[in-house]
Amino acid sequence: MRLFWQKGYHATSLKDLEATLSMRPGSIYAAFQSKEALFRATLDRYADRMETELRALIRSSPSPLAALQQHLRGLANLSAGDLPSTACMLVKSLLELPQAGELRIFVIGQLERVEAIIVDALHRAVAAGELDPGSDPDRLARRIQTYIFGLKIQAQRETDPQRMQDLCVDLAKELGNAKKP
Amino acid sequence: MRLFWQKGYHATSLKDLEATLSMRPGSIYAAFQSKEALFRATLDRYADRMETELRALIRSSPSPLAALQQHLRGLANLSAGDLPSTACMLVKSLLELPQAGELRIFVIGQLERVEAIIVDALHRAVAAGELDPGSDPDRLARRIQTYIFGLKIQAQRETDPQRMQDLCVDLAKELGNAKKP
DNA sequence: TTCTTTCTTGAGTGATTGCTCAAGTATATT
DNA sequence: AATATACTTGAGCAATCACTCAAGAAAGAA
Repeated sequence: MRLFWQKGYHATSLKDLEATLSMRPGSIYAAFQSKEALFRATLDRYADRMETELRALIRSSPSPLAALQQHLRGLANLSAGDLPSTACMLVKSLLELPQAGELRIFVIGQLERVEAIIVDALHRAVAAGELDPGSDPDRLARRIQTYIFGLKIQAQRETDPQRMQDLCVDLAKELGNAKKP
Repeated sequence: MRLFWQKGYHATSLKDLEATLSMRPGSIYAAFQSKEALFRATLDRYADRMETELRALIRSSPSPLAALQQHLRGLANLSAGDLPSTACMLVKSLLELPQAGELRIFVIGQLERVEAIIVDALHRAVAAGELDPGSDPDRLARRIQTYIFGLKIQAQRETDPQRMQDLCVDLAKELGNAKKP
């Protein structure tokens, strides 16, 4: 997963996979059926973990909206060192995969599942009286995910931690504007 | 350029280039020196056009901030049909290219040039009294570029035009909050 | 132990990758 | 018309691609 995440699907060769998995081609094809199937499995794993983390974060806070703000601010600490890539593997794949492909539909589905978690959190924010009952959770969720996409891409090129921090704080504040007055 | 923009660097083979350029390998390598050099040339062309368009848009409006808002709203009309990709070719390349690579530095440079145009527009907005003199054009420009990055990625998966429109409107409004009261 | 089943091995498959170059064709110069 | 210069051609290069499979090793069952 980390290998595909870092290098992308096309740039990852079976030689790379052999070395990383410490498996010979035969075993790889016995365990998974193809490079594409293996890639699909890693996408699944990645999305699962992302969902788990996001759900945990939201559950950890009494205020769903505050949790989402915290998540945005947390993106400031994406350093190039520890993770395979600061970019979201799903977004990377979305951009890399052919428009017509079936794998792409798979990725879009994963992104929708993540979005659904945000929508869910916002519904609870409405229930908790954090958000105006007239607000549109779906619409706001798309905006939040747009922020996340953008931030993770900025993290790919921004070297100055302070600037990244400022950016995340700015976007988190914007989200705060949605709060009930 | 359109071919690389659509398929990405790795997924574009010389066979593809031969067919699209109507040139045989020898001519391609006589005109450009390598696949990578050709790709670099297309990145340059892409960035140049992007800069030209952006500058024209900003110059066309008496209000730089309104022009940027208009640009954001205009991203709602990115349809998958006419363009090779709704995503920014620079962002696509940034995500695809290896972290250490020299090509990646090239792409980052292009993104900074585009950012500089936005910064310039914001400086003029300050001069025109649209923005508070105390505001930070660099910081705001990064936020705007983050919006653009995010929106163009959303355009890759969002099929509903109304939702895309709403999203763009929302982000344009956020930018409007920066206006001097 | 002996037999069966499961997993691993790595040389080797044909196809495709980016790329070269001697030979050929067009264009320009004299 | 004859020569020189510029551009194009496409067969073919070594390297790599994703992938296969007969043979062997390991593990489990009897």
